[in-house]
Amino acid sequence: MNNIPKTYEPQNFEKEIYAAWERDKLFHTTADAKGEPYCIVIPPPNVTGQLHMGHALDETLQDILIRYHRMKGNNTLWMPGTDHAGIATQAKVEESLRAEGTNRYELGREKFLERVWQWKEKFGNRISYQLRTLGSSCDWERERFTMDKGCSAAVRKVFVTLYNEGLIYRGTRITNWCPKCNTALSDIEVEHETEQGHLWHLRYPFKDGSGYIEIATTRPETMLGDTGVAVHPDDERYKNLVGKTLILPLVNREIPLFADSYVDKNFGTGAVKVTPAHDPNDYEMGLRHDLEQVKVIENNGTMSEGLGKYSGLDRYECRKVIVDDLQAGGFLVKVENHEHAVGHCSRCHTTVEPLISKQWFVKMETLAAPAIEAVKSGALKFVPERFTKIYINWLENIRDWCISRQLWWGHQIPAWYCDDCGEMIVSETDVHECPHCHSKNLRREEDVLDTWFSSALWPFSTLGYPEETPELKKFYPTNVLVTGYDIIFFWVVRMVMMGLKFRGEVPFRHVFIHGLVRDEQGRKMTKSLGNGIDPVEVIEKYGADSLRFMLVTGNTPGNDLRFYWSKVESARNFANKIWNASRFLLMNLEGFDKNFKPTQNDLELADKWILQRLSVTTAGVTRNLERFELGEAAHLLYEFIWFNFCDYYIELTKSRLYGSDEKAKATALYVLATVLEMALRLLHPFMPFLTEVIRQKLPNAEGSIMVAPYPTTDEISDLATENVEEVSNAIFNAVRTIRNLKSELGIDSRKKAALVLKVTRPEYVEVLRTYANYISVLAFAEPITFSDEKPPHAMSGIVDGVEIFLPLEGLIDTEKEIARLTKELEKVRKGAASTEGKLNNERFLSKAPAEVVQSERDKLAAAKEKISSLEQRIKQLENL
RNA sequence: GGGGUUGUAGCUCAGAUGGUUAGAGUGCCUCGUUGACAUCGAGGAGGUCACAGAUUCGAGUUCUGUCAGCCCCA
Repeated sequence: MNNIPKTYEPQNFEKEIYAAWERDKLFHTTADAKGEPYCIVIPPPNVTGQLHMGHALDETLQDILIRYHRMKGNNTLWMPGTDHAGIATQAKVEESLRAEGTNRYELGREKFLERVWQWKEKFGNRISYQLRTLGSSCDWERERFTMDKGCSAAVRKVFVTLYNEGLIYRGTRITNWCPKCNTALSDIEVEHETEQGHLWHLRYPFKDGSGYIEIATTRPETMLGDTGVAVHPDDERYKNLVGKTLILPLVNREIPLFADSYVDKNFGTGAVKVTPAHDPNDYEMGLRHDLEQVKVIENNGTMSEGLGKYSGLDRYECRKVIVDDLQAGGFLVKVENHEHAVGHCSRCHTTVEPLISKQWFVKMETLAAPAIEAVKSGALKFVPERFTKIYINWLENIRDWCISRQLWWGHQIPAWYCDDCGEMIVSETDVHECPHCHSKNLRREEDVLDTWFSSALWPFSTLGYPEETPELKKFYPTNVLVTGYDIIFFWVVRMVMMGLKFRGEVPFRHVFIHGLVRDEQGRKMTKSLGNGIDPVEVIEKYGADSLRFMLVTGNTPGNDLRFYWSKVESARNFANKIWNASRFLLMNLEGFDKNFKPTQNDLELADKWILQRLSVTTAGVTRNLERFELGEAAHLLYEFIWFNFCDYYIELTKSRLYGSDEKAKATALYVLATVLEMALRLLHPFMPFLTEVIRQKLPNAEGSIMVAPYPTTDEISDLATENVEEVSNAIFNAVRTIRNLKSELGIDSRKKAALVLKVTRPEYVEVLRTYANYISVLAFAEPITFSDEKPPHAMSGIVDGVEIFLPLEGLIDTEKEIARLTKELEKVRKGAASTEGKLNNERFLSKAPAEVVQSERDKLAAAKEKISSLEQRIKQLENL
């Protein structure tokens, strides 16, 4: 007897199985392998990061798609890799330096970078190993890193090309600056949050002594940099004051009062101070009206030199002092509470300071247009579709992308400045001599590129670009990108733009968007809340298959999901169920003949039923996989395996397995093994380990399940020909009714009870007599007798085509039974009335499709049959 | 301010193209140790599908509005 442990213990086999897959190179493919190419590039996790629930979800979805397509026969490549994550990684290393009492400036750029590389070697790739525990079937031999040689070459080539085409430029602009990270940020790296602040009303006097104008501001400290005051051109209150000169309090600078339609008449007093150097809108106004830009706040967030007592103060300290001084000078009118949006660094949450500095930008408009078109033409599709709108809307309002970062860890911008003639050289290869004046006094640009710049090239840089490799030709465009909605702007959009620009084609045909994994209370899992759950811990306790199944069920594309331990447990229980169903088969394999295959005639009703259910399930699972409804696909498998296969089919094979009819036994074993094996293959993308370990023990399977074909209905079409659903349901309905009656009578569900059946539908007579044992087995009903008489002292139940009687002399309270049946009768009558109503409606008859009308007719007929049975039965009992 | 999204059982969520008496998981109640499984089996309670209109023979599903929550953008 072939036996396996009684409970599912994933810890016993997951690691081993993964190692075997990797050893046998089952994850690996080549460009010349056969099959239609199917490729996914992994959203590269931070190289020094570790696995969190978000990754677990992202990887699980990808692995399901990948494994499905691999089994389907595609030439399937899942391209893995990691991201250098500029700011995050640099911050970690700087932190460790701080602990040693030093910093990056003391170390110097070169030494610092050595340290980061060391750090990367030490902690890097931990995440790659963690991904393995999840079962991710990535082609690890091809693993890439955004700062490896190939990716760096791609970055250089793209940068230089864009620069030469005028799509990258260097310019002095107002940009978001994080005083803590000490670098410029792009617009989307700024998170706006509503904060409770104040609105200070200030008076700025006119130069000619004709009084004051009252302005309102949320940032009084920036007044030191004011170079104008603006009102709306249509504002009657100020119309005849426009053009006058004001004296800036505390500073005594002369500034103009001008009109600009940007100003909101209804905000504050309708007059705003204008600080072009520290506010993006003021900056624009400043350009329109040729205002001076006076920088009063430095990169580190303190007030600039030359501002007297204010110099060197932190910007918020300075705010207090300025307000005090304004009050003392009689310039402060009032302070109101005011809610407003404040920008924070998405990395460190420090309040962002808009500053004017020299940065590098990518011109977005010309790149955005094809990216919009790609979606509109259908070359690129979002799943779910609603993200299309978000994507288009963002692209249509796009602004230039600030790509320079004042960091050291990253791709250093390939630009050199000649100290002698001032020439700037942008070059793919390092430059040692000025091509203009031949000077050797060259300085390389110190800034590095935004991390997302290299990520934007990921779908083609990992496939070999700038080389025209066979992989690039074969697998680009990739098929689908799987990622969270939170990085659509950061990453997806930019990959599309770069892909279209440099490959002439979208980088992927589908973008499959998922939501966030939240905690039980629906909160985001964050470090600061400490509510994160470590997937590795979950895997150690319940197995990767359980975690995967939990993550994928009960969820639809694009929606957030909550993590519940109870859901993991439920997935584990499902795994245990499969484990034990398989155990059952393995325990009964004695005499299994590999070469035996039953014919249609050998099959019992149950065999036909389960094969047909399997066929329907196979079609449903496949259809849902194709449309990215992975949760729905998983759910179908759950229902089939548990409710159909385990709850019913296995029970119905037992008499044959334990009986002496060898042919019947062989047939049952054949169907059991066939159905289980095929179900395992259907389930494999979702629960790779369990399905592999079980299938290897089955006598009717060979090789790894990973590379076995994904099931199609064709496989069983020769046996699953007959539709036995209706008669099967009649039996199962009878079973449920009997169980129900027994329970109402307080009879132990496993205690056998005698039963009388009256078959009222002629076409069921024979089949019910043949398969009466199904009812015995499933409902613990024995003996079963067939009769046209209705035993008087009995509980009764009525289903389509069959009347069921539990004769229990002495146990039956006739009055109660009449009441119960009357209640049932009322219910059926009510249903019949509503059906009749429909059928009496001529508009329904004329407009509804024929099959709907027919099904209503059938329904009514069945109800009438039931009503008549119930009425007769009640009358019979009343006459006792 | 603009856009998106959610509202279905105590809780978490499914319900393609409108068509039986709206489902699952979990929780709860009752019962059950006889040969796959107590990580289980049988039965049960529990929903005016947020609200109001409209379209339709027919609406949880489509449309409009209202209310409430969440998210993104400005």
